[in-house]
Formats: sequence, C-alpha cells, structure tokens
Amino acid sequence: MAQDATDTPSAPGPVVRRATIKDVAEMAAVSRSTASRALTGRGYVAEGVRSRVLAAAEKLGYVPDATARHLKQQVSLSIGVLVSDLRNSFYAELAAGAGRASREHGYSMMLADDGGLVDDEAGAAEAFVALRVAGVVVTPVSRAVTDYLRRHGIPAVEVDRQFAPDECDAVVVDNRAAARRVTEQLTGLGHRRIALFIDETDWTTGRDRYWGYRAALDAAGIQEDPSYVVSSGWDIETAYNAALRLLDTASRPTAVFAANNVLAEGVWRAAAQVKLDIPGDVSVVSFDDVPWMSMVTPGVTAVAQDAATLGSTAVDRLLRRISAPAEPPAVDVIPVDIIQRGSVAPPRGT
Amino acid sequence: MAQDATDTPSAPGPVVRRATIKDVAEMAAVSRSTASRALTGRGYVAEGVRSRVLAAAEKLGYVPDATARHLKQQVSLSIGVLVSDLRNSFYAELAAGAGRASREHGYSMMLADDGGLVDDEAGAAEAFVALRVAGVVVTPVSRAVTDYLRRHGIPAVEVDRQFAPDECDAVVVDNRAAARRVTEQLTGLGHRRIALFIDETDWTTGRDRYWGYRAALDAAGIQEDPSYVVSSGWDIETAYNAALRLLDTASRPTAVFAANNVLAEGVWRAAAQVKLDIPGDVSVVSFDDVPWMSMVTPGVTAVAQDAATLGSTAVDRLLRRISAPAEPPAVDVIPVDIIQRGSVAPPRGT
DNA sequence: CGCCGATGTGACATCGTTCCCACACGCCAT
DNA sequence: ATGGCGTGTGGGAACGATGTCACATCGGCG
Repeated sequence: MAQDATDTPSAPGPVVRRATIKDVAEMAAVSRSTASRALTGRGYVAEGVRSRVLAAAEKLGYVPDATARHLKQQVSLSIGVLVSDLRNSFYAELAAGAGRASREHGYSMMLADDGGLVDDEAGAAEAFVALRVAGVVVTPVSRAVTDYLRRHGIPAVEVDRQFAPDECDAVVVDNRAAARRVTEQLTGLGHRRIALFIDETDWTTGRDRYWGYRAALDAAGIQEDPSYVVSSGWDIETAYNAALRLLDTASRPTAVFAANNVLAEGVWRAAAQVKLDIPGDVSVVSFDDVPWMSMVTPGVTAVAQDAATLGSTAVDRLLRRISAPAEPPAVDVIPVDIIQRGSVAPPRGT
Repeated sequence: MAQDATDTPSAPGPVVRRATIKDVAEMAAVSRSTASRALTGRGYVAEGVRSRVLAAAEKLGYVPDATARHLKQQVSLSIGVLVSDLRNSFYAELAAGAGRASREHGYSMMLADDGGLVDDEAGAAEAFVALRVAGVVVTPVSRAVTDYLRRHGIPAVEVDRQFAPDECDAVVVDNRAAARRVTEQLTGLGHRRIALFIDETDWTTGRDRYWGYRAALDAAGIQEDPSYVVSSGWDIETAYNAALRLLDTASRPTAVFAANNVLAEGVWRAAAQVKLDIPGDVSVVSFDDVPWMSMVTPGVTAVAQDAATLGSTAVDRLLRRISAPAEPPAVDVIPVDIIQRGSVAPPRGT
C-alpha cells in the first residue's frame, strides 16, 4: 500500500529523445543561433563551423521540427486537399496529381475525404484551419467551405465543381462544351430519344452538363422529354434502379448520356441486367473516363477529364495565389478528350 | 531615392489577423491561462467566466493552432499514411479506410504516395518525421522506412506488405492460403497448365502468393513448369506483353492466376487482343478485386481483399500502439473472400 | 481569531525554431 | 587614436498554447 510507483519508475523512460537543434549546437560547440544559420543557410557562418554543425546534425539524425518552424515563421509547408470520395477513381487520380505537385514544390499533403457530405466538409475545413495549412484544394459540395476558409485567411482553390466563381480561384473543365459535343455525336448519328442521367441539374457541373445536353438537343431540333432526364443522385444503386425502369419500357431511349462515372456504372449494369445490346439496342456515352470503361466490351465512349492534371494544376494555382494574394481570382480550364470506343452506333432502323 | 517603403507602407497589411487565445482572453477580460482552461475544460473556471470566454471565442472565430499545441504538448494529432500508388484502387480504398478511421479518432491524415520507389518512400518518411506525426501507416517497399521511423521514435504499422515481421505491427491478409484456395479451385476443375503472373517471388506478398500457388500444384501432383511463372514487375504494359507471348502459343496455359489487379488487367487485355474466349479457352482468376472485374463479361473470379478494412484496421492498431508502446508487435490478419464470377470453367475437353 | 480547504485566477516558464540585435574581432582609412 | 566596415558569433525575444505554481478570496470550524 505504501509502495509508490513514482519511487521506483519501472518504465525505462523515453528511450529515444529526439535530437533538437540545441543538441546539435552543443555537439558542435556553438550556439543555437549559429547552428540554425548553418543548417538553414541564412546569415554568416564560417566554413569550418558550418561543416562541424552539419556533421553533428548528421550524426544525431537531426530532422528539424516542422511544427516549431511553422510556429515561428508563421508559414506552413502543408497544403490541404479535400475530395468527395477517394474510392471514386476520379477523385483518387485528382488527389494523386495534387500530391505529386505538392511534393514537387516541397509541400506535404493533408488529405481528407468528405463523402460528399456538407457536415464532413465543414469538419475537414476546420481541421485544415487548426493545422494552419498554407492553402486548400477542394472539390466543394457547398459554398460554405471556401467562405469559411477565406474568413480564416486561408487561400483555397475549387476544382471540378465551382461554387464561388468570383471570389475564388478554380480549376475546371468546360463541362458544357464537352457535354454538348458528346451529345451532338449522338444526334449526329440520328438518335432522337436520348436520355440523360445526372446527379442534379442546378449546380456547377450538373447544371453545365445539363445545359450542354440541352444545347445539343436544341441544335438538332429535338424537343426535350423530361422523362428522359433522370436526376438520380450520387449512388450507383439509385442510378441502377432508375436505369432499369427506363430501359425496360417500349419507349426506351436509343441512347444514354451518363453525366459521371458512377451513373455510367449504374446504367451499364442495368443494361446488362435487361440484356440490352450495346450499342445495338442502346448507345452509351459517359462523362469521366475510368478504368473499367476500357476493359468492358464494347468499350464506353467517354469524355476523359485528366483528373491528375486537374489536381496538379489546382496546386500550382494555389501556390501562385499564396505568393500573390492580391491578384484577382483566376480560372484554369483544362481541356478534355472524347475517347471513342465501341458503345456508340446509329439507332436501329437507320 | 530617399523615399523609403517603410515610411509609407503601401500594402494594406494583414487584412485578417487570425485570432489567438490572447485575443479571446482580452475580449473576455481574463488572462490567457483562464481562457485556456475555459476552452480546454481542464482546471477550475467559474461558470460565468467560462461562458464569457466561449462567447468571445465564438465571436472571434477562434480556432486553436494545432501546431502550437503540438509543440507545447509534444503530442501530435496527425498520422501519416504512405501508399504505393493512389491511382490503383486497392491503395485508394486503403487510404480511404485509413482516413475515415483517423478522423473518427480525431486525427488528421497526411497522405503521400511513393510510386513504389524506395527513394520517394524515404523522402516521404522524412517529411513525416519533420511533421512529427503521431504514427505512420505504410505499404512498404523496403525495410528502410520502418527502421528509419523507429530510429526517430515514430510508431509504424505495415499494411499489405510486411518487411519487419518481428519488430513492427502489421495488418495483412493470409496471402498464401488465399492463393492456394484460388489455385486449388483451378486444379479441382482439372486444370494442369496453370500460369502465374506475379510481380516478384522473393518478398512478402509475392513470395506468399507464389507459395500458395505452389502448394496447390503440389497437392494436385502437378510439376511446376517455370515457363508458366511470369515475374512481370509492376506495370500493365509488361504484363500485357508477357501475356501476349504466353497466350499466343500452342502450349498456352488453360488457366491464369494473376497475383494482383495490375497484372490481371494486362492478362485480360492480352486475352482480348488474341481473341481468346474466357473462360472457354482460358480461365482467369485474380488477386485483388477491383471495380472493372465486376463490370466485364464474364466477371473475373477474384480474391477480394477489403482494402478499406486493411486501412482502418491499420490505423486502429497504430493508435493502440501509441497508447501502449511497450507491448510486443502484433499482426492482424484480415479475412478475404473469393468472389466467384464467370471467368472460371473446366479446361476444354474435360 | 486564526486556520483550513475549496474554489478561482493570473504570472510565468516552456516546447523547438528562427532571427533581430548587440557585440567582438581584424583591417583599413582617416 | 578613432571610426567604419566586413565578417562572424551568441543572447534572447518571439511564435501560440498549456500547465505549474503561487496567490486571492470566501465560508466554516475549532
């Protein structure tokens, strides 16, 4: 009972104490200031002293504490990247591109994934503020993120989706033009009943892709049939069920434009389920080229966004913003390709 | 010439000065210490004072600086995650799982991607040390990472591949048993000429999967034919070319086991190229289930590792290690599923 | 009346780094 | 001699948050 753990500390204590600049300085028999100058290369240091300090640092395995440096300098070398869903290869590629670009410029990447939820998005943004990242690249799901970040003085770049066009840098593709081109390919082949599967039609990418689709229909003199515009949200299951219903009717469309890769997957599975031949019974085109589209037979004709380039360009833009905070907001538009594969043909009977 | 920028500072200066705890304290008319107690909930604070402080913090949009807190407390709330290739959906899922688990425990995730290169792996590890992360989850490509991290007192968990079995926690699957089961399925159907496509056969996952394959052959009384074991590295192109050569011969195998999803893709493309019917001419099984395998026709029978669970389990284990540094290293083995699809059939003529 | 514990609060040192400044030399020009 | 410069070094104050410690106040009890 009287025995007290504090009398005989059984734990061996901190086995490794991380070397600090003080340890380096002592080993090199100089002051902390001189050691710092030798290591950072700022200010005068005699050549002999410099090499002594460097040798000591090497010997001790000294790695400067980035958090302490940040605290002192009020400059961070991390950037935050916030995407909707890492499991979607579009976002994974985007993150990979952002990570590569960050590293090339000496930054580390803090990555978060908000599952497309506004609440999680806000939580991630707060974590980024707490960590005092140098800036944030985000595929936003609301306007709130960039507003919040701006209020805290953290520059942000919107990628893919754009909610604050006039106040925030952005990196996007020309969704409208691409959607129009790919839809015109269908009208050009004689399709008149063209369905659009889309997440929603009011915001950013969804709105623009919808407009592009409409523009192509208008140009071909086709009246829009609202029952062919399916807003089926963000998950495969919903798209699959909606596609099942639509494709299993007499008045089914002769072509389907899926406005992103998730919806395309739902459509593809549904078509397989009801045993429709692609492209014989129905042509399919997609926005977002992901790996499976080139693996299936026939391959899926798709608008290929270079997601990695979106990510790396966003980081480049962010770093430019950091070095020139006062410039007016800029938007980079990344070109897209339409990859022709076998999923498109003229409608039957033409 | 005599004009001096410091006389008339033209820049508007820091437009937003981030609120610090000092600002909060002043607004609430208390000392920094009291404000800290009120905000962290440690120590005595009168109820009235507490609410005054909280109101001030709210009003100022105060977000505590995680780097400063870390510096003082010498405890970090970030964990590092290092994967080989974010573009590979296996790693992307793993990262997503790790990110989710981190966030659930209040940690942020620093993510890096080393492209499978030992040099980049070392660079990323150094960045993690500099940032003083609480721990690291890594899909290692060499033993060096975990050694390096240990030397700096940072706990690490190896996932997927395991290089330091006795010194480091790990989260893996039973590669050998899974490879054996899936190969036995082929021998059970009467296949005798079974090719193995594999990255390499000397280390960790490659070695274990190779052993599993061998064990299944041995059990079926099949002599291994070295020309059927193709070590084709880590890229699709190489695997594709190797598969082309192997499949386009008279003595081609009747079944192929691809030991990861990249190799499976190469094999799949090659089979399509030489117009082999799957499973009629050749059966195909894969290690790693990725999205395209369920999209193609026939679907690819595959060993499905739950990558997200690998990632989240690794984070759980890491956090347990952080709270109990002295315990002996532990290994979690995550169960796998074999997903039966249509790519497997008995060899022709049986 | 003096002492106690319970309840609150503020001063100050600290974490690891940087960097401003003071200072110390040696050398040259006044 | 004195001043000034170029070169080199160390002292010490930040950065923002935390936590130890001393102290202040109050009510109650011996």
